[in-house]
Amino acid sequence: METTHRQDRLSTAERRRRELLEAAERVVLRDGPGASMNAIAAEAGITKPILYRHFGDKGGLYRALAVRHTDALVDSLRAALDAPSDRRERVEAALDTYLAAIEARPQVYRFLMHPAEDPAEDPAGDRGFDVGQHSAPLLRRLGEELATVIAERIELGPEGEERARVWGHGIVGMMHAAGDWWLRERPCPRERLVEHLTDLLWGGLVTAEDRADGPGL
Amino acid sequence: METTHRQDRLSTAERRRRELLEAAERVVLRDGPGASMNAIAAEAGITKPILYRHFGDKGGLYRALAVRHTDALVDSLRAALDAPSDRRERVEAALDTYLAAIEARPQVYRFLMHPAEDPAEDPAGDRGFDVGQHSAPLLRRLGEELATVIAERIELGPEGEERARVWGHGIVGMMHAAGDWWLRERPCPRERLVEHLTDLLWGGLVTAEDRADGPGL
DNA sequence: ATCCATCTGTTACTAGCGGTAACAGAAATA
DNA sequence: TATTTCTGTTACCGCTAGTAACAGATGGAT
Repeated sequence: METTHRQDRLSTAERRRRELLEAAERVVLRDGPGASMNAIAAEAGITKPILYRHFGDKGGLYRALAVRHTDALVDSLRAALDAPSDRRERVEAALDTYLAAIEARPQVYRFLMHPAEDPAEDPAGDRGFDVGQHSAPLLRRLGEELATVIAERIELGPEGEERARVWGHGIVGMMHAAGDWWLRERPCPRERLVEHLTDLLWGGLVTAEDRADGPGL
Repeated sequence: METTHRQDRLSTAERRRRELLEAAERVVLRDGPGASMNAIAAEAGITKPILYRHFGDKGGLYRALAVRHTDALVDSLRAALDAPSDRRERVEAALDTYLAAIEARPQVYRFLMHPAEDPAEDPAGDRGFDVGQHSAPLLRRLGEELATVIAERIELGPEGEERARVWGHGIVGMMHAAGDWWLRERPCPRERLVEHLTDLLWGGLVTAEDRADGPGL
């Protein structure tokens, strides 16, 4: 039967694809973002051309990996924003969700965001899993998602759409940059970072006083 | 005389270095961030080993290029924050300065921030000017600079230092992500982007009303 | 049974990359 | 004049992403 045949083909192909993705993930978690296609193929117990037949190129493999994690993260964030509490608590929950995610799996985060770590750590070659600025797709997607949530739920008057998108991308960028810095330096516990960021979003810059000395801001 | 000799040596070496940097900049502006060491050497009219004698490795050449631009940008931002006006106007000026800079020289900006563009645009090889996530150094530096300005000028109570650093990195991240998105999509004139971002920092999230429909935020 | 198409997998290669060793000539020093 | 030092080259290494070409297996159609 043709349909059965087709279905079997697709099924085995998909199972293969899953295996390859899992192997790739293992290698990326072990070797960092500089994992090479050769290494991934070896880990999967096959050779390069198969990898290329399944994913086209290195970027395709990356994207397949990234989509999984990004989907999971987006789901968590949506859940946090759907919690039954007031606005500030929801924002705190969303920030905390993101930060908890990158704290829990920093290797995954680094892979998604940072093509290659410190160049000094990878002297043999940074020509690894670069694939053209990964972070942009992930960050842009998060920004767009947040923008739609904002536009759906908050009344922003005329140009509200535009405003929502600016805010979405801006807030995501704030979260990302602060999280990146915090993950590197770990200057304080997570809840305090969340608090500081929420305060900033809640108009901290307006209410704070100038220092007595200094030129003021 | 020995001193003269030394001085001449240093002088010629430094002039050479400048020439090489300018050649590198030309190539980067022409070929995008994927410029190769070979191409840069060719543009400078010499061969690779000379490049490596001057800059050590690709990362060294990148850093030399990046420091120039970053210095200039930091100076502009400091100037904007020193203007004699109220706080909101200063923040607007700083945002506008940054956005005007990336608008005026987007290639430079992309080079500083994005190791390789869309992978599909660079099929021949993305193993170009990656050098381990450029953006981090630049963004981290901007974040730290802003943090010190905030800490110097605003009274933030206990843990003010920590708060200032979180805010510094957060605001820089917001500016960067929003600017990156805006530069790609150009959905509105610059001044309106500045206005939206300032509104966000000025507590826009607090004062906005829930929409009548929808679950609210 | 046989032919044909298709899928899976391999080996062996290309072109280009970052980076370096080894050498050749010029210039200043002794 | 002999020697060091600087500038520059050619020719290479090991690595990468990506591909062409081929070798069996599998399964339906005649």
